Amino acid sequence: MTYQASFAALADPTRRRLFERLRRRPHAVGELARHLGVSQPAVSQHLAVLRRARLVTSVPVGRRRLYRPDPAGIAALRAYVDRMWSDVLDAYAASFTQRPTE
Amino acid sequence: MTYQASFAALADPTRRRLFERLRRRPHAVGELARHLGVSQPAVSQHLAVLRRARLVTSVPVGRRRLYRPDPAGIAALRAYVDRMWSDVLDAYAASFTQRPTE
DNA sequence: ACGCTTGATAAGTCATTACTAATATAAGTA
DNA sequence: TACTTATATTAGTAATGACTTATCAAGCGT
Repeated sequence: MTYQASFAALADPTRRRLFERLRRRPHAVGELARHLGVSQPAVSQHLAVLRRARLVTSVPVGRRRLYRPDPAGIAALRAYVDRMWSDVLDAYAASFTQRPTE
Repeated sequence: MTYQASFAALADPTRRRLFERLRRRPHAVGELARHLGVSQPAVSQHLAVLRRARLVTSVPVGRRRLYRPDPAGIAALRAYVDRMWSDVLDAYAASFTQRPTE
C-alpha cells in the first residue's frame, strides 16, 4: 500500500525532477530551489511529500538539511512494478490455453 | 518521458485499482464499473487516462470493449524505476570513496 | 546578544481533476 | 425499424493540489 504514495509523489513533474536530482548525491533545500526555478517553500513542500512516500530522507547538517534518496520507497515501488510486469506476462502466457471468459 | 504519464495515471487510487484488475484478464467497461462501485462514465474516463499513458489497450468485441494491460507502458515504468534504483545504489557505493561536496 | 542564513509552516489563490447527470453513438435483437 | 445494451463524450461541480507571500524557528558568525 506504500507504493500508492510513491505514485502520487512522482506524478508531479517538479517533484520527479527533485527526486531525480537527489539520486546522485545529497542536496540542500536551497540548492534544489535554485536549480529548479521554484521558490524555497515550494521545494520544502515537495520534499515533505517525497518524505512521506519514503522516497527521500533528510538529516540536518549545520543550518542546512541534506536530502537523499530513501531505498525503502524505491524498493517498494520496484517490487510493485515488477509484480505487475510478471502478472501481465503470466496472463499473456495463460491466454494461449485459457480463453477470456465473460 | 513516457513514464511521467504512467506515474500520473497510477497516482489515482481508483485508476490503480482498475489497472490491477486488468492485469489478470481482459475486462469490459461495465464489468469494471460494477466491481469498483463507480459510475460507468467515471470508468471510461479513467480508462482513457490509462490508455494515453500506454498502460492499457482496448479492442471492440461486439458492443462491448475489452481492456487489457499494455506491456509498453509497464515496461517503460519498469525501466525508469530500475534505473533510479541502480543509480541510488551506485551513489551509495560511491559515497564511500567520494564525500558529498557542498 | 545581534544579525544573517537556511529551512519549515500558515494562509490564501488559481488551476487541475475526479466525479455525476445527461446525452450521443453504435452494435446487437426482435 | 424500433428497442435494448454497452460505451464514449459533454457540461457542470466540488474537492484537491501546486504555488506564492509572509512568518516563524534554529544554527552559525561577529
